[in-house]
Amino acid sequence: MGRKPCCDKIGMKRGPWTIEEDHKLINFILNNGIHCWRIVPKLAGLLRCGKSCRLRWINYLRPDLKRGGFTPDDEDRIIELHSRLGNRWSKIASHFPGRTDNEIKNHWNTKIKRKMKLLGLDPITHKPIDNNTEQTHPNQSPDPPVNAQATNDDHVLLNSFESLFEDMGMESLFQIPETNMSSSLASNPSMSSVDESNSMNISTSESSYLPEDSTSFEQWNVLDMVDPLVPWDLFGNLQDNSFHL
DNA sequence: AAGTTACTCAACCGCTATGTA
DNA sequence: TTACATAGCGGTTGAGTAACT
Repeated sequence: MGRKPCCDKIGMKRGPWTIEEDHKLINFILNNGIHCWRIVPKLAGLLRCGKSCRLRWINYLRPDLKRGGFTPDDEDRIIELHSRLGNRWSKIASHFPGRTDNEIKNHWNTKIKRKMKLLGLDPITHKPIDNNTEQTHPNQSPDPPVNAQATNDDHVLLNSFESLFEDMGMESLFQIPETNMSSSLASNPSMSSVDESNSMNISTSESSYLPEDSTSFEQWNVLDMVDPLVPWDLFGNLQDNSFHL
């Protein structure tokens, strides 16, 4: 009995992730899937704790992530879901394929909350605030529309991913036309069991947000095509001897 | 151009739920 | 049954950047 703690803080790197770290994590997960976050940083050669790796993958590196702003329809839906579910961001995020709970939470706190206040609505109760000073013109929108913006960061990251795949000799995989992330996950039990609420199912219609002129993230279905370099089964024997922290 | 303020969002912290020895 | 590890969640922070003076 008695497992080792997930990580200690000594010697662990913190703060923003570098491209190199992203490459290591992506490379490792593409080849091995996700089985146990605790040992991911060790095997991937990262000075991060497993928790940090998990967060980075889920919130930023996951191939099915939908980037860019929320549409007014999305915002309406978030408000409606929030009125029913409260601050259960993961539940709300499960209604938005490709969106993370963190992303929705941030959007709520920075945009929607403010809009609701300007419209005289209490963001907690969703009921009108009895305060005329907070009323504003219904058509007034404090924030410019930000939907469907593909950021430069996306392209920078995408380019770096392409470089990585080229380094791995996988550039030809970018030409695979069929996209079905769910099938790729079905073939990889360790991936499909990671987080059902953040299902990595992605349909072609759902991927329509992707810029036409770039290599889209949906081509990450290479997950299905990569031969594992190191099967997870092999890690089981190593765990007790090699991963004490 | 420089300084200040406001805003965004990635990342961290701490907690709970669940699984396991 | 108990104690502990791990995954996941929600709240919060702070670095980076945009907007403003």
